[in-house]
Amino acid sequence: MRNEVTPVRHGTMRARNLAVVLGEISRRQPVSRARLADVTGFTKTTVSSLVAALKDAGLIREDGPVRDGERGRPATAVSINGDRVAGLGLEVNVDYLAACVLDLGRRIRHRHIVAADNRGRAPEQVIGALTDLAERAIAAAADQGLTVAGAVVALPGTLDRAGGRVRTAPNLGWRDVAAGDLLAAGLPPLALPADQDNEANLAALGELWFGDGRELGSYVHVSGEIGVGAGIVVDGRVFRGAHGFAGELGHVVVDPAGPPCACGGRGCLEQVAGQEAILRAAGIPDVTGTSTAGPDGPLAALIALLRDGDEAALAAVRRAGEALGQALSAAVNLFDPDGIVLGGIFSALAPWASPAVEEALGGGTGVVRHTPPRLTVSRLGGDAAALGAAALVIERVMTDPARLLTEAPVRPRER
Amino acid sequence: MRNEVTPVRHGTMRARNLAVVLGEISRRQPVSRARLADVTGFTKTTVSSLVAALKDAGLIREDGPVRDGERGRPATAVSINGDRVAGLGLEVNVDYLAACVLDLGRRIRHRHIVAADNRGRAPEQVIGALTDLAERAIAAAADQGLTVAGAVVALPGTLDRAGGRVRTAPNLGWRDVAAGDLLAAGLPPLALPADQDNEANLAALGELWFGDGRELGSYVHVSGEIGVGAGIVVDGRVFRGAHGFAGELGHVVVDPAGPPCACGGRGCLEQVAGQEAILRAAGIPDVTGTSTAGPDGPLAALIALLRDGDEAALAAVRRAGEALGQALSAAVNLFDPDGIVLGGIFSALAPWASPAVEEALGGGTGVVRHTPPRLTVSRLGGDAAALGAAALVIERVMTDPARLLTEAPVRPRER
DNA sequence: TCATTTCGTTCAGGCTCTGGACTAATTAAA
DNA sequence: TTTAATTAGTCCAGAGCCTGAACGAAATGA
Repeated sequence: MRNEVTPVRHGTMRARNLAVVLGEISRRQPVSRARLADVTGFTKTTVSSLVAALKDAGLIREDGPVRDGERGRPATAVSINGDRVAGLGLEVNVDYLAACVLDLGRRIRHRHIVAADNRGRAPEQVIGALTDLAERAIAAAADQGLTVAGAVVALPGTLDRAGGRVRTAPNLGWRDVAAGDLLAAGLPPLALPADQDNEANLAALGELWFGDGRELGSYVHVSGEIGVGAGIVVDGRVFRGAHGFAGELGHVVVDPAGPPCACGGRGCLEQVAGQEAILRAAGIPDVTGTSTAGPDGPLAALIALLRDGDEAALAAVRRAGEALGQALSAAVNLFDPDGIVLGGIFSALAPWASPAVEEALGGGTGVVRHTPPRLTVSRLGGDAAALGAAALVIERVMTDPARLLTEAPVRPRER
Repeated sequence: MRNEVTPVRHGTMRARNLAVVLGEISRRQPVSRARLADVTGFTKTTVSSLVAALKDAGLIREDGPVRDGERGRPATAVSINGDRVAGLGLEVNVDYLAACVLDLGRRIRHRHIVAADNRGRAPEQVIGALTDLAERAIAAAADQGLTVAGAVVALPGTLDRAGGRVRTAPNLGWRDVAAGDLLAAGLPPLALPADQDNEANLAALGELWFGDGRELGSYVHVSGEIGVGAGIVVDGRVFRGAHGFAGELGHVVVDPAGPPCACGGRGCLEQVAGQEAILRAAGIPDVTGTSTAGPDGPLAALIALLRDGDEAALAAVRRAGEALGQALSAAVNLFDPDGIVLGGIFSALAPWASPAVEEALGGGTGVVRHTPPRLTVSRLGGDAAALGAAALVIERVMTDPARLLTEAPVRPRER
């Protein structure tokens, strides 16, 4: 039982309260100090002091005085300053690299995707190319007067986040790679340490910030690419499970009598709804090695077939949708989300797949819910995970702004 | 996005730090103040002050001086005082009521189960009987010098925990019942407000405190009774999902072509592995209304058949195990737990069901894990949820001991 | 013009943690 | 036996941060 209850000192108190005020400013901007005092329960004195510290750090900006038609002295509103601090999101995927810069006001300031076949390339090489992308992004941010406070990399594999290592990324052919360190070595030092996270989790976070997730709060984001993964967001937070490997939707069993899977099971979802399985069932030749996402890739070919009404392709996608719906119904019963968001290849296949998904979901959604969860299709591009990665940086700044104003917070204890 | 970041004042700081010290005492008892200072990072001064407050509240006790053979002045150790504060756990189930008293040292001081057919009885009547049980438990606690700090009720249904109401408890025939209020009205005022929680969640918590959960940390606890539910514990905490309805294992689809279910789906786990489905498949006559748990109940009859090697019974239970294993493999892939604990009726059926469960689990456990999660069988009795309910009270005292020493903490703010 | 209202700052005060000094109690060495 | 060293716990001044009342500032309305 690891009941993480950490000591609180004055510094911790201050840090949390800075986050409280910054959060309320973000939620209600433009907002006066008086209103902040009202909303947080702090005294006006305290709010003024906290606001001053945030302003000194460049995180917020003081707008001119505003009158609401009320009487009394007009307030001077403060709001988030989007022109100083930014977060860098990076993504390594099988057939592309992506970078994006997000400012504190949640505006995307830079976005860059480069096609690259990363299958089997040496990790050092891939991270080297990513570092170039990152440097260009930092330069682009600097041109706009922005300082990049931190970076997060999205990786398609299972990670040891605490140790900062990629354990396995089967589709890249990686095994035990210290991706974070490699990246950090190539970048200028940032205020926050470089971090890494699973591509599925970050794509879900991207959806939370820039897609349908904003209205949902709790949802399961399906990020099917080569494998089928899911990012689970509960009440606005990414749910990672005990070891950070939650959401392995691809290996949920949808047919116990189905074909064996590399994972040791039988009839895993990935065997039916994974990209390769769909392509195979649709009769599209195996083209491992070519970029799947491009206009000449097999995915485009599949969509062309679907548009033409090709029977085999339609059946393959319908079958994938059924299986996906079945696996998702398990996720719905176990997590009780407000919605499901189809991302990855499924956003492109949605017109043909989602009726089957919807049908499977509409049925077995438990006695508890009156309505099945809302099924929506992601409108984010392929770099959803890069967006989410940048969002994670900004989220960190928002939840612990103190790290940007102190030099070295004391973090004692050794067990 | 509800990023619950609450203001911290001096009082909050103190309260959290009391919890920090109390937690470390619980983990390392008996332990000296000096060691506590070391472990928490507080100064000796602060530790002494916090320890004094906890001692005043009667939560900890000062043992005599201890020498470890080291040199220097011997320390005076402190440890949890199990003789002052206790938690009351209550449980309403279909065919019994239960109460139990747990002291702060996690010792069970009182345990009482009463058979009662609660199906269709008026909620007021049931809660009235439960109140009697609670009063007797409080008296038993008082006889041992214990003060009951709070009570939690386990209920078999879906709850609105914030509003303190039972939304539906299908097996009891309840709908929109303010069980907590009814109970609180009949009890003497307690330091902590009476609370309620789902039976599956609390049974899982009971397993965490008194069963195999102690070593696991993260696990899925199956609590099959009439329905099939699951309590999910992630890193020592009960995972409730966004609305508190997580873990509806019974309506995970295990056979899309299976029989329709009351929930609107088809082939839900409950249709195969629910108690009634198993009994029916085993050829045991429907005996709704009689107590299932008793020695004359249908469950005992089923077990007798299994012992005799009855083919139909064995097949029914094997089939239930397969289906349960399939549903659990979905849970394993989605939550990545360290283990699975079979509780409820499945703990009694485990000798016959668990091979099939194990087989289904051994296969589809994802690429991530090297080994399938450990499958264990609960050794707790039928009142696991009552134990968990009492544990929840103690957990609350441990995580916020300040509530037992202040009269009315100021909790401002109105949005 | 003046009372009223609301905003934000100032300043004294209180709560809680910090850190060094000090006393207490024991072991190891002289 | 005495003395030095070591460790435990308390005392007290001090610092960080929030509180609360008082106050000046800037508007509206009579």
